[in-house]
Amino acid sequence: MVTIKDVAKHAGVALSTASYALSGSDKVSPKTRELVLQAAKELNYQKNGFAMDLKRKSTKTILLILSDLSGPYYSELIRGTQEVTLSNGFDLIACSSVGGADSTAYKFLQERRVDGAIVLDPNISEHLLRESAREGCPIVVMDRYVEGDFIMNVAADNVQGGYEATRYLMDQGHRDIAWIGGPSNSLGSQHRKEGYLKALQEEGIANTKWMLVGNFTEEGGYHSTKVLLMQEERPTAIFYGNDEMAIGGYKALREFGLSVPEDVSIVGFDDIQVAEYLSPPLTTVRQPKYEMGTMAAHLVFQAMGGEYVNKSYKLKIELIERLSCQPPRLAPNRGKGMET
Amino acid sequence: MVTIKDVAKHAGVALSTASYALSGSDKVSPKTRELVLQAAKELNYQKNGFAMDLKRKSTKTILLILSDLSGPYYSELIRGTQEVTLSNGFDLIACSSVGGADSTAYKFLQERRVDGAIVLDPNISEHLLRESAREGCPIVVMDRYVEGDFIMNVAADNVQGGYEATRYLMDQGHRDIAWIGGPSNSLGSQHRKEGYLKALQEEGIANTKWMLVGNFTEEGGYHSTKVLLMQEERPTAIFYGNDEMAIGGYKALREFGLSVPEDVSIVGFDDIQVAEYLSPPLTTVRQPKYEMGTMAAHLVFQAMGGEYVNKSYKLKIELIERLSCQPPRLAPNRGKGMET
DNA sequence: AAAACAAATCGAAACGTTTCGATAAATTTC
DNA sequence: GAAATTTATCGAAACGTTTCGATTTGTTTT
Repeated sequence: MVTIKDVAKHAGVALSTASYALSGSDKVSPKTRELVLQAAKELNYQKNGFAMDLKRKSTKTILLILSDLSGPYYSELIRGTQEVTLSNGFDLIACSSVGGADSTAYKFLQERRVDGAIVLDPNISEHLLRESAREGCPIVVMDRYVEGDFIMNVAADNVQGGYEATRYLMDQGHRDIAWIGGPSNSLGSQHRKEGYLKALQEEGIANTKWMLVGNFTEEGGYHSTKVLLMQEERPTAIFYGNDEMAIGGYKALREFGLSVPEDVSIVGFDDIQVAEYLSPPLTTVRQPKYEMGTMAAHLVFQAMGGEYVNKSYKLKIELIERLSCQPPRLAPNRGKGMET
Repeated sequence: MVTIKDVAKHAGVALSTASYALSGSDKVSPKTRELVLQAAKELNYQKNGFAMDLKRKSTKTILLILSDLSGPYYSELIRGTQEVTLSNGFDLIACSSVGGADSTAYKFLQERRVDGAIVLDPNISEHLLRESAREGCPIVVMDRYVEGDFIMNVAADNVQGGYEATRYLMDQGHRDIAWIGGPSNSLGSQHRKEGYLKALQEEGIANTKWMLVGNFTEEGGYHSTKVLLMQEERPTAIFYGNDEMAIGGYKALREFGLSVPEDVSIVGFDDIQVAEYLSPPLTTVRQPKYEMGTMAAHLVFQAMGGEYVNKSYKLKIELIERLSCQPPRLAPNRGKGMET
């Protein structure tokens, strides 16, 4: 392993001089700089980044923690954080919490391998977050709420999103609107439901019979929808906690011989990529992912710089109107049990 | 910043003893171990990972380089590498080459911050790869071919894929098959085209008039398809270099009043997530992404262990039959110019 | 109770950098 | 051409760990 020491020796200068030369300091004369650079090239010298970080007491990298590195969900959000990070001269690396306490996320947070983190992952414990966040490593947590020093929160305004989606359906005349939510540990899902209930209450509707939970997967949406459809009375519209579940819903409805939007209107949440390719294209609610990403990154840098920053941010959400909704039929929908 | 030194002092033991205690060595008595752990907790001690790596001369992490962290393309592949990496007790971090020579990818490779790398990115120069690959850091390059010590290659057998897709169309009776390929710097696209031509040649078809290039985007596919359709004579089938372009093709065909598969059969490449949700669902060619991922990771570990490994691997590809193809009409397709 | 041995603890070197303060060399000033 | 000043180079300490070999402490054996 060739180190700076070898380079120095090979160039016939002191180790410190080699260091200056390699880092482009002007303390060194042009000709020795050349000498050192030449030596480095000949020996194929590669600096050891850790040693540098150790001495410098800074890593210039920030960590993005995702619950699943391979998820398609994050695309725009990542792009946002990446752009900001890069333009601040920092590096961005991503990892996941797969593996629990042995996961890469834990290791990198606990071992102070980064100067900041953006967490988009419900699996990282609050304890770890509070333990790891410090002056030299502010943390932004997305889509959940965690209090602590050097911890900030960024989320979409899920309550508003839930409210607007429901309102949209009600404006079309729907009154029997079902909710199929995500897992109860998802704060986002809870908030969406809250918005949903708020909208219903405004019209004096107290709906309890059409509220189910899925698990944010297509499979879960499929099953919950089936359960829903087997009930005596059917809703005229279904609002899903996310798009994946809505996809499952499409499938279940098809199996029941019901068509979207003629028989049942559907609204999803997230606006994932496939949403616009479904038939019919899915009306859904879009979170401002890109903006969330840039905002998170900016917050990290501000906190690093010691600037005062608000602890918690909520970003506005937008309804994407496609073709999965229409006004309900006049007659109420009556269930007839399973048809398959 | 509290270091192990502080912990040792607080516990009233030597620094080295503290180190042993913290790393769970049995050289230390149970009661002092307890003492040290207690002190560490009280001071909220967090070990400095770099210092450790520096001393240990190993990082136990491998790097996954993607051309774009936010791309949906990699999902399965990432899952594969992640599983293998984790089960070997290593960590996986991902980064992108956005930013060129200042990118995170460059920094991490050049500064020896990892013990191995998997590269899925055409933008990383061969030079950098050869420079960075070494005994302590083997590199697996995917979907391209790079020679060098400690560099291995894993790719899907694109020639075979191109061949089978074309063969499939020909077996249905198609003879006028167009090719809309990706950018010419993509080795994969070249290979697919090679397979396509091979299949055609077997039947003695020398097709030159229906070969176009897109840029692997929906937009590119859309435009190339338009160009294709404006020609005098039209093919009965189109084979796209990837699925995104096929999506653009669907759109262009619709605008020309042509329907899939009645008027034109279509085959894509990649089997991205949306493919099955298109209407009609897209017949396409699936690369064994997951297997490619696990294989890449395994190779890295084998090379680390000093085991001899073949330099280059090709994995078989699979045709996914959906509904975008059918036998051609008897009469040849005649173009009538633009209709919009 | 002294000798022999094992167990627990310690001190110090090392990993590969950066950077400060000191020295040596080159340049300017009088 | 000696003194003062600038410029270039150097040596050494520091960053926070791990780990080797040495020392101390405690336990067993004779």
